[in-house]
Amino acid sequence: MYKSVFTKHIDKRIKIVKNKSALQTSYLPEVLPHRSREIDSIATIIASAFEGDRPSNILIFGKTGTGKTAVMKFIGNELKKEDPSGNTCAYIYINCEIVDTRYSTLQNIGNQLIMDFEKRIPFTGWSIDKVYAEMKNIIDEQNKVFIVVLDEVDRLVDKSGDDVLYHLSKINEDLKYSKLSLVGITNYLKFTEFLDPRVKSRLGEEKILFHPYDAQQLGDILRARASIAFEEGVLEEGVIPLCAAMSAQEMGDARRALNLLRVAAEIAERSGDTSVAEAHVRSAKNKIEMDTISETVKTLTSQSKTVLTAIIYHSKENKTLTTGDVYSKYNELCKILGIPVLTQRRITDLISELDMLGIVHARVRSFGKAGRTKEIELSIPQEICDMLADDEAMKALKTYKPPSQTTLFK
DNA sequence: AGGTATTCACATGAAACTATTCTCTGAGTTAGG
DNA sequence: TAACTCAGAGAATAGTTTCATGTGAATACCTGT
Repeated sequence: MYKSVFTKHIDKRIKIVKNKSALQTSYLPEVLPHRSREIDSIATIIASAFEGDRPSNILIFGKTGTGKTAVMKFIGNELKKEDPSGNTCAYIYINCEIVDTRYSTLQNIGNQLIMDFEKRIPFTGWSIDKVYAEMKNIIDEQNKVFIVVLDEVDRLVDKSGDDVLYHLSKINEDLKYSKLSLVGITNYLKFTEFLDPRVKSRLGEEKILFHPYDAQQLGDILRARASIAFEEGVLEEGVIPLCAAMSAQEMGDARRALNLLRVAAEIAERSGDTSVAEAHVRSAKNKIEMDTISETVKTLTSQSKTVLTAIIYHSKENKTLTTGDVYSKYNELCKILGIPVLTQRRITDLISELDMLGIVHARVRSFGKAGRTKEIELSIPQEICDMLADDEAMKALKTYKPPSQTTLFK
């Protein structure tokens, strides 16, 4: 019998995860631990939709991984349970991270309500006014209360301004039969500061703040998910508390906590262990950190990569590294790579960006008569440096041989 | 000794320039009446 | 004639350069003791 390359891995693998999807961030559990208060307060506001009134607009604040989206999706499901035929109330969810232009937002709302494929609003071609008018007609025709959830509204405002919000929050004045209320979700606490005052007051009729989970609450969430995801007794004693504690330190992000647990389980599975131990969690944390760094490094522009390479070259000799050092090395590298050389002004900014990303550590220091400059240190592990050396953009450096004595470093 | 002036090597800011992408408009095209 | 397409104008945006000004502290230079 033919065996594929996977066979031996599959056979060997001891399954300790029975339902992986429960650990995925997209998974929506049936109960949301520690969020009943938030759910309740949203529900009381939205409940008026069933009496035919327009619920107040709601603005939900909270850091990432505090369950904002999960709660709203949960509410969406509950709405459908309460009103299975969908005659009195409709729930529309829009993720503004994906749908982030004025046009696409309106188009998306409209199209979620049109069943007939032929009549759909095309994704290009119409003027915004026309899309708005069409969407308004569709909404009014259906004669019900619409709950429009705009997830990550800050993205929408960032990219396209608050026009859409202005129109959407004012749409009720134009509607004869239907009613529409908005639920904005944002993780930016100062979001409203940048809004047009009219939008601000309309949108923020009700405000709800989601606090980060503490270690204990994270533990409860993890336990709930773990009981679905894992076989009995697969997790060792301290695993969940450790995951919870680690994630609580990082702003109480439930998403990360789940991620950590999932990766730990994967590591355990791959190394053929029958249970998940604390050591697995630790290496999972390490792996996740590594992955995010390597991801950010990979997605840098080739200019930034060149600057970073210049820093790496220099950091091999351990004297303090200044902007001037980096710039001269950078100049050299640009010539070898055949890419345009940017000014020093720009390079200082690029170095600051690398600093913000946590790839290097730069601080401004005065060396007296030797001037005032940035002191730059590399803060990524060697493996990442090696990875960068293999990068497509840096390939020319590998084959490059300096024309004899040009070795700047001894 | 104590004070202040100088000096270095950039940092930091603002404005201007450029290239690219997004939006909108209006002319041309199409299809239906 | 209304609806639709699509090219090109114009606006918005991101990335960069140019120009101007600012900065912290070691060091040089005074000044009066």
